Order: sequence, then structure tokens, then C-alpha cells
Amino acid sequence: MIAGLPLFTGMRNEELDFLLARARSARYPKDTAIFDQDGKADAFFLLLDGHIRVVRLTPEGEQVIARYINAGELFGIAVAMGRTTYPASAIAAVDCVALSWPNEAWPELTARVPQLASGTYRTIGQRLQETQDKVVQMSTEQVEQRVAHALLRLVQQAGRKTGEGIEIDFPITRQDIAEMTGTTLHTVSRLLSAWEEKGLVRGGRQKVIVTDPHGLMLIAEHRRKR
Amino acid sequence: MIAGLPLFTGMRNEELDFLLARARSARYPKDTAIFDQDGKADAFFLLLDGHIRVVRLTPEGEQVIARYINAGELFGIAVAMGRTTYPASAIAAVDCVALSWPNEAWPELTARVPQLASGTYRTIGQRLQETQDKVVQMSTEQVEQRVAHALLRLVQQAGRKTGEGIEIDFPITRQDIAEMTGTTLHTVSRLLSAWEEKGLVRGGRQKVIVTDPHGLMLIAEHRRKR
DNA sequence: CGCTGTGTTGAATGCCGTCAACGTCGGTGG
DNA sequence: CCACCGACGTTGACGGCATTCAACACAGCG
Repeated sequence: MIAGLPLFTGMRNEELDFLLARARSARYPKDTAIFDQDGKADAFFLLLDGHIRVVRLTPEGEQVIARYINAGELFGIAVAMGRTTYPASAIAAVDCVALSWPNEAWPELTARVPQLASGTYRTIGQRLQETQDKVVQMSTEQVEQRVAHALLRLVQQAGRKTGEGIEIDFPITRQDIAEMTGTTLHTVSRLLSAWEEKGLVRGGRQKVIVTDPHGLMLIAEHRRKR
Repeated sequence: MIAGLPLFTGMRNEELDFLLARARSARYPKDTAIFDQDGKADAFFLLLDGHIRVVRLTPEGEQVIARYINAGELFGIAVAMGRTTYPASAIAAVDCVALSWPNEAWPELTARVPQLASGTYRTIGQRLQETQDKVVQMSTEQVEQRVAHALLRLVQQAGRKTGEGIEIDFPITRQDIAEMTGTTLHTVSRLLSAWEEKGLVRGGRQKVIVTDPHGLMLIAEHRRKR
């Protein structure tokens, strides 16, 4: 069932069994924390089902959503970065199921299954790249484009086809989108209203449906500066 | 001479010799590119002397400075992230000297010297963390605070004591600072002028001296929002 | 039925980007 | 040596985008 994940491609069955035998599976109800920012990192995780919000809290109490984790992805991999605490909190956006391994097992696991190590480092590399892309976007783009990009990204990573378009597969508020894009819920609300008027999206309570991805793309790429 | 670097602590002499025997040393004159964004990644580097600007170019031709690399730090470590191209360009900010290893040697090197691997991954983890901090700052802070933070960081990482204060050890323009903080050279110029008036910094052509780090810190931490 | 969380919309403020003009420094070549 | 030129820096004026402040609407829930 999980052998199809990109992380596990190229593993032999016995290696998979080896990993699974040492994993713990757990269920995390919606809105609970899987781990907390600055808490001692004692395990790393693989999300089997659900969606997780990775949140950083500033000293002033403002929240920033660093990313969403989707089914099949690793998270909480502080151990692979030589960290002893988690740099952010992980909150279940819906009911979730995840595997976890104790960090003490990391050396043993990677020694036995080198693909686990390489896959983890590739994941970290991708996240570094994505995060740097985000910095570039925040430096160069207007709010409107950033919100459009964020929506497209959500749709691509967690979209579900419906009759009216592609719906984001978990509850998400205007406030959440604002915290992803570095703006306010007011501005997000205004933008979504305007886009709904133009027939690009359809909104709802904790719900967003993108009806015209291409139209959104045009907004995302349309640059006013320069 | 290089055994004192954090990267190499805990290595035996023979391991160090093994690494050095396979390294190539080269000199990069000021303003030359060590490698280019999206170019094929065929080596990774260790900066022995100088300062390097890591730059990302947007499709629209705008530049963003992702970070500065200082002596003793690794850079261009695409291979450790499973990448085949460099995600950014590396430009020598001053005349530089760097060691480099071909990427093909990576498996052999890390197999023989595991500290190289763990040190590299720790570096990547730190950069991911720093980059995410930057996203948080860009989401929550005003321009003034971001520029103050950037200056403090530069001073801390590349500061040189002088009679008047701590000087940033390489030529840096207002434009550079603007590209680090996601603003314009105009705004940076205005801020620096205002700070000079208050006695916090002293400016100059391609030069910045921080005379009152504590005062700058107050500006960096002073939050207007919330 | 009130309360809380969520969402919408209007109006006003202000930060900072944009446009513009000018000044200064340093290198280069005649 | 000096004139020239380009890169770098400064400052003023203006305006727009997004935040801030405010009020209200609506849904879900106990």
C-alpha cells in the first residue's frame, strides 16, 4: 500500500518490511499538534493520510504557515539536519494518520536502507529550494500574485476535482491564506471576492474552489513591476 | 591551517589528507561567477578566503541575494540535495580562494569521511532554517526592521573592527542591501541616511560601518505591528 | 438564543515604491 | 593632468497598494 510512494521506489520488500517493523502508526485528530515548535525532536514522521499545517510562531505571537504536508510526504525530519528541536509546529488540518520512527533509530535505519537517507536529503533539498523561491516571490511580487500562486500551489498539491472545478481538499480559512502569503485576511477576502466576480474561483466557508486555473495563472504571472 | 574549521572538527589527520588530496584549489577574481544558476552542477566548494554572493535571478530579470558565503563555509552543495543543477549563481564579492571537489567523488568521500556528510547536512539544515526565518521576517516585519536585521547579520558574520565601529568586510552597495531585504535602493538609502543622522551607522561608497549595534538592535526588534 | 469564529465590505491612513533630478566618487583614456 | 563617463548615492515629490479601523452579516454550536 505504501510501496508506491516516491520515497520508497527502488526498495526491496525486505527493506520495506524492515522499516515498517520499526515504525509506529498513530492517528491525530483534526486541530491537534503532532509536535510543537522548539520542542525536543524525538521522532520523524511519514504522513499516510490527511493534511498537515506547518506553522511558525514569532516572538510577537504572529503565525506564519511555512507549508502544508500532504499524504506520502516526510515531516519532522529534524534529525536529518542535525537538529535537536523542531523548528516549527505541525498541526493536523484534518484527521490524519502518520507513521513515526524514533530518532535513535535513524542511524540504524539509514545504514540498512540507504534510499531512506537519500530520499530524505532530497526532500530537504526540495524544501530549501521551495523556501528560497518563496523569498524571491515575496521580494518581487505583489500581494495579488502571491495569493494567486499560493492558491495554484494548493490546488496542484491538494486539489480534488468536483463538478464546479478543483477544490482544495481540506478546510482553509482566509486567515490561513493570509498567513501563507504574508498579508491580511482582509486583503485575501477582497481578492477572492473580486476573483469570484470574474468567475475564476468560488468561495465558501473554509472552502476554496478554483474554477479557472488558467485564468488564475495569468494573474499569478502578470507582473506590474518593471 | 584549515583543520580548525567547524566542518572538520573531529576528523583524523589521515581523513583530512584524504579530502585535501582530492580537492582542487582555485582563485576567483572579484565579480566573477564561480557557477551559474541552472548550470550543470559538477562540483561542490569550500570557501577558504573571501566573500561570495549567492544570487537568484527571476524570469523578469530581477535579482535577489539569497545569502553571503563567508570563509570556512561550504557552498554549491547541490549534490547533497540530489540536484543536478545549481539553484542560484555564486559571484565572488572580493577576490576569493576556494577548494572544490567533483561531484562524482561525493559517494567515495562521504563513505570514507562520514563527518563530511553529517557536516554538509547540518549546513543544509541551517540554511533551510535561516531561509524560513527570512520568510517569517518578510511576512511580519516592516522594511526598516528587515534592513536593520540584515545589517546586524552582515556585521555578525563578516564584521571587522575598526576605530569607528564594525565595518562590513566587503564592498556592498545600497542596491545589494535592497536585494537582500526585498526593497529598493531608494528606501535603503533613506534609512541609512536617517541612521547616520542618529549616529547608529556610518556610510560610504560601497561601505557600511555600524557604530552602535545595540541601537540598531532596538530598531530591528521594535515592532510597530500588533 | 447568545456566542464565537468566519467572512465581507467601506473608508481612511500611511508606508514605501516610483519618478525625477542632482551630486559624488573613481577609473579611464587622451 | 584633466576631461569624461559610468556606477553609486542622495533627496524631494507624488501616488498607489495594502494595511488598519470599523461595522455588519452569517453559520455553527452549545
